[in-house]
Formats: sequence, structure tokens, C-alpha cells
Amino acid sequence: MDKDLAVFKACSDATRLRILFLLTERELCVCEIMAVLDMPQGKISRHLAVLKQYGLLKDRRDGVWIYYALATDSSIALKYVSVYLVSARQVHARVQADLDRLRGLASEGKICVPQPSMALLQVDEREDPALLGQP
Amino acid sequence: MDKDLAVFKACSDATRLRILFLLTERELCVCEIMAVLDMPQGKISRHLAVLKQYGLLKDRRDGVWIYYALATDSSIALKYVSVYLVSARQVHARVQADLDRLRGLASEGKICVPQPSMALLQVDEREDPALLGQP
DNA sequence: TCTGTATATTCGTTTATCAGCATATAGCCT
DNA sequence: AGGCTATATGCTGATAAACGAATATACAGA
Repeated sequence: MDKDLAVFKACSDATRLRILFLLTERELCVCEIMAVLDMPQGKISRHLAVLKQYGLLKDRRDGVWIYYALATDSSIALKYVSVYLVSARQVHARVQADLDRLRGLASEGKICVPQPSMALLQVDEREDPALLGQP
Repeated sequence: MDKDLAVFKACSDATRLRILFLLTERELCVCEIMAVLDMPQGKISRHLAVLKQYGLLKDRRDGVWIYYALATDSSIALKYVSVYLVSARQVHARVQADLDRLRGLASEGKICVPQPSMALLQVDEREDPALLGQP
């Protein structure tokens, strides 16, 4: 029962719940979550640590980035919470707004994306012909 | 989303979660929950107030007793939590122990029961012929 | 090896939560 | 009305959780 209790504790914070909803879309790195929720890095990082400690998330490192994703099968409660997340994300306006923002920022390349790294994107921008002639 | 958040907050305490599991059996009055969990009255009452305030419980008064029961349809999260409760109650040893204790105490008439009131049971006991001849 | 970026973690402070204890309210019964 | 029982509620101290700001770590690239 303690594991289930941990799941509910993990979900009982607004920021963490928003993060969980975001992660129903796909795995995300910290800077993506920061950008979408517009919150300081330390805050996001700490909440992710809590979610991971309580068994709701797993993480994987890819170079400098650390991607977080929803875990499964760590407890009975988590199974039901997972189903809740994918059902309720259609319903809540704020969640919709967060997801829209995530897609928007991603399509504009304003946040790091899994394969072409942010560093490369910045190099591309610096080498953009449109910018070369400017003082 | 705030209502869902409230549901998770309500579930993020061990005592409250045990109360919720007990209420999957049937509606219960405060003294029954006190007896099963062996906790002081003020503590139980306050947790019930929290659960009610967060929309997880409804109550009804019957004379001196106030019966609490699981609410439904107050939020999306509550729907999933309800399903979780009836599924997980088979699994967790502590919940099983609580439910066994509830049934035990109830069948022995040691806690108040819905129809024959506790006062009546005590009168019956005083009038028990087996006790009359004792000094 | 040095620099810059992404992420984690520490520190101090503020705020929320929980417990025990005592007291208040409300309904039955005589 | 007065006493008894069930339940609710204030109060206070202890503990935990959340935050901002600053610092530490870890990796990539020159």
C-alpha cells in the first residue's frame, strides 16, 4: 500500500501533475518542460526527482540531455493513474494549453529536440545567410 | 484540473487511504472507523472532513450517528480512484486486515450497527439472563 | 584543458500538513 | 431541563513540503 500512497503523493502537486500530463505526449527533457511550463530549472528538476523517487518516471541520458518518461507497472495505483492521465488530458483546458504550447515550441525548434541537438540548431542559426550581412 | 488535484491530495495520506478502502465495503459511521483503525475520534473526524471537503465523501445523519460513504462523479480523477479502490482492496494485506477487523467487530456487535442502535444492544446485554445471577 | 550548456543539489526560508489535547455542538433519553 | 453519547472544531507544537537563489556536477566541443 505504501507504493500506492507514494503515487498519490506524487500526484498531489499542481506542477507535478502538469508534468505528468505533458509526459503522456512523449518523453521530454528538462529544458523542454521548463520551456513549456515557464518555470525555473531548479524547480522542474526537483519535481522530476520526486516523481522518479516515487516510481512514476524513468529517465535516460542522451549526451547532455536527460529524458524523462512515464514509468509503468511500479504499483497498482500507477496503472490507474496512467489510464486517468490519457483520459483526462482531452478534458482539462490547462492541459490542452500546455500540450499545444509544447507542440508549438517544438515545431518552431525553440526547444531541444531528440535527434538534431540544440547545439547544431544554434550553429545553423549562426550560419543562416539571412543573418550574415547584419552589423 | 483543480478538482482532480484535490482528489490526489485527499488520497495522499495513509489514514485517509485506509478510510477510503473501508468505505468500499459499505457506508460507515465515525465510531465504526475509529474502532477499526483504533485511532482517536478527533483524528478520524478531521480526516473525514478533509475527504468530504475534497469531494470524495458524502455524509448523512441518522440520529446521533453520521454515516459517510464514497461519493461518485465529483471529478474525473475520483472515477478512476474509485475503480482503483475496489481493485486494490483484494491485494493489499493491510486493507484485508482492516476489512476483516471491520466484519469481526460488526458481527460481535461491538460497534454501532445501522439498524439496531448501540443503545439497544447495551440494554439487551444488561438484560441477558446469563448475567442476572452474578454478584 | 578550457568553455559553455544541461541538469542536479544544497541552503535557508516560508508555508502547509498532521497530531494530540481540549472544548464545543447536536441529538437521544429520562 | 439535564445527562449521556457521537461528532465536530479550535488551538498549538512538530514535521514535512515547496520555493528562490546559489552552487555543484556532468557532458560536449574547440
